[in-house]
Amino acid sequence: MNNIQQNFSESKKERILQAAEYIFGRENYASATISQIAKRANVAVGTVYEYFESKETLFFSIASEKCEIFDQELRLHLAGIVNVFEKIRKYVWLYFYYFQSEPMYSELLLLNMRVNKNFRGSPAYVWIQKSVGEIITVIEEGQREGLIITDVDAYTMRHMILGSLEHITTRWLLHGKDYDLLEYSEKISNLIIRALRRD
Amino acid sequence: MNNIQQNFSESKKERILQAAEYIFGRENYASATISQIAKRANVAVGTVYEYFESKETLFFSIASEKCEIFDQELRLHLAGIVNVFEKIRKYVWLYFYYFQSEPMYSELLLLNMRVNKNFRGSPAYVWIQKSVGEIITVIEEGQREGLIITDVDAYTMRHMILGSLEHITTRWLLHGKDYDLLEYSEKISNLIIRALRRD
Amino acid sequence: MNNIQQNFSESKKERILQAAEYIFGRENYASATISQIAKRANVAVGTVYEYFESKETLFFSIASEKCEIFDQELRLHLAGIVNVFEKIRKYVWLYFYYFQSEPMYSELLLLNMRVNKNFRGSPAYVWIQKSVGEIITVIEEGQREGLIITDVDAYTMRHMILGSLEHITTRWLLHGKDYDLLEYSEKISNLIIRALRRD
Amino acid sequence: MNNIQQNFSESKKERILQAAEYIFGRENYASATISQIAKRANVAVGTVYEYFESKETLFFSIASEKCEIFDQELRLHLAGIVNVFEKIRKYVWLYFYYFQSEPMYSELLLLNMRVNKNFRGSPAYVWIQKSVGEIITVIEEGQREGLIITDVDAYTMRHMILGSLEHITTRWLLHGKDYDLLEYSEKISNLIIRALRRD
DNA sequence: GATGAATGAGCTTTCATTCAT
DNA sequence: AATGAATGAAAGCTCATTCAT
Repeated sequence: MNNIQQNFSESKKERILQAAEYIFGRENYASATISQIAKRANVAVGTVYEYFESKETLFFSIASEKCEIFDQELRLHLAGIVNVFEKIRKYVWLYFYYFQSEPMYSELLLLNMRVNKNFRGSPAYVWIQKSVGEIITVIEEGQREGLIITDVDAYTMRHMILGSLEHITTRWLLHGKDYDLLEYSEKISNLIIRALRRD
Repeated sequence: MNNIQQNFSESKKERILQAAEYIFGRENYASATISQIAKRANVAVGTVYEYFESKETLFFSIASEKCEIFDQELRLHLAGIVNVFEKIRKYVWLYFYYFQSEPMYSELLLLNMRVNKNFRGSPAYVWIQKSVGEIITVIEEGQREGLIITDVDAYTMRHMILGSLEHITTRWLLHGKDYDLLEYSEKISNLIIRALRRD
Repeated sequence: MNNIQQNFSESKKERILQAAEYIFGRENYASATISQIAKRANVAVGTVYEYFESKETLFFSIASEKCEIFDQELRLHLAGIVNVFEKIRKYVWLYFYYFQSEPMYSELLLLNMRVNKNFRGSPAYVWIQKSVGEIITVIEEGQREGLIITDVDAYTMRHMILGSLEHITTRWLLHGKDYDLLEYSEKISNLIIRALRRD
Repeated sequence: MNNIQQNFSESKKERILQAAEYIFGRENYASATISQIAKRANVAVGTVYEYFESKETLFFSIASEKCEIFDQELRLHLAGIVNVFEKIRKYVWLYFYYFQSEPMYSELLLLNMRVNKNFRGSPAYVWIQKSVGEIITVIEEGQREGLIITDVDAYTMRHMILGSLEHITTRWLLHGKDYDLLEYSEKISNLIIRALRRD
């Protein structure tokens, strides 16, 4: 019975998180309201505060889950690929694929969360750092193998890669998500690889 | 006497703009208040509304001026350079240089304005499009000269360039602006050029 | 327990309505403030908005209740009276009696509400139309019975009747309500009946 | 030259009054603004305050002029008529005619001014009392001649007459002035005369 | 007399958060 | 644990009025 209650509670927490993802994505941090979220989650306003300390805590909690999933999927998708450039292609593809399949979350993360000065220091940030860190690993591997140039450091390379992906995805969001994000996957991978590959 | 008054008024408008740049940069669109801005500009709340229709108008007005200046400087800096890659290097350098010298404005533009859904359609956006359009011109010139590859379109290239610059600058902002942004200029230019150059 | 809460809430709503009646009557729509009303009702400003959508909604809500009561009382008072002219006398008497016993509401309705261009279309207006419509019924009845002249239409007659009552009541309000409104009841009824009666 | 200046000033005052009549009639006391009036009068905001102490003073000044005109016209129109009932018919007709030909002023007087608690005590009120007093004179004359009943006092009769006229005109205003007010002139006169005439 | 930029008190409305039940 | 009525601080914006020119 304790278990059942636990599950009950967890599903309520889950419902709140999902409602929050939807509402924060549709509106933005400032214009979204707790009562909108509570209504969508079919709980009372006060209940939201049983599970989350404040509006901001709730806001940052959303990303945590999604980032963890992304990180896990990333590992699975990269697993078994040997060639660094194939790994990079895969990374790019998964980034676009994931954001396109979670448009509300994309909106939330790229337009609202990243910009919030308190975001760093939130638990979600740790997960993001993990998946982002993965690229460094891949790049340094490529450098050790002699496939990737070494006169530019891996961190600058990562900035270029992430910057490109973010920019394209943000643009897609602001243009109303009315085209296929994956169209960019191959083209931008080609450019990135050209930039990194040792001649 | 008319002139003096004119100047007086202009300086008041100017003071409001500068106060707004500071406050909007420090806070964000939602949490900044008109009365904070008015206080900093040493004017009454109502005076802000003498010069700007609304909070949003004021918000977007700031960028307009800065973007115009950037666009003008860009033209001057590119003038006389013949080689496309040198032009790209210059663009990158100016981008970092300008944002580093206008940290409040950077904060405002990259963290707050770009993300605002009404930004597109504001007068500032037109200027941004102009300076951003300049890159396309440069790239296509390089493609016509046979120096830049043609199997990826100029627009995707632009996304990569701007994305890289934005990402690095945003990171710099979020890290408290405690290092020299220009350090990235050469490294990121090298990467970009490697990506675009025809072998 | 649910019931008690319900009652509690209703009494709070009631308190707000009464406070609003008082304040709107004393001031006028524009100069009355929500915070005055809240203070008088012993609730927080926000609480007013829990029960009423807006200042205007609250404003019009007051009349609705009162008009419904008047309409109901009117029916009761007219019931059982056979002679049309007695009915008209009763109508006149009730009008003065009701407004005199609800001076704040009179002030509100005759000086503020009637004049508001959005009043037509508010729920209160429907009730007013109902009680006002009652006169037409009475007059037409009298015409059918051959007691009331037919060379002037019932609507013009109604205008005369209501106009007289409104004018006298309005004057009473503006003169500080310092005399007995009912003194006019018989005199004005006599005049009205003289005007309508077939010789 | 003093004269010219005087005329200049007077015409400016006149322009402000006319603009005020228009604006106060279109909006209402609360929503009309001094700057709207100033703009329409082609003067600066401050100039309005050169001629009128405050918004309210200006508001009440409008009626004064119009009421004086009405009073003068009333005298002219009644002059030469011998029969009291013809005088009453003339009064009714002029009332409707005047208000229909000055719709802005009607709006102002009946919907806004009459309702303002400070109106009594304004100079306009004195003029209104004068023209309104004229009816009393007519009625008492009729009573002395034995044409009008004496068992109801002249003041109550006046209330009936003015109430009818006001009610019909107010209704006309609130219905968008989309029918001919003068249609009521004969019908309502007939009713009034039936009410007053000694058999 | 004439101007109109500047003022700032004051308004309605919103909403995160609390807490008695 | 769950509720949702109540709170009240705080925001954007307006506009009658003033006053230096």
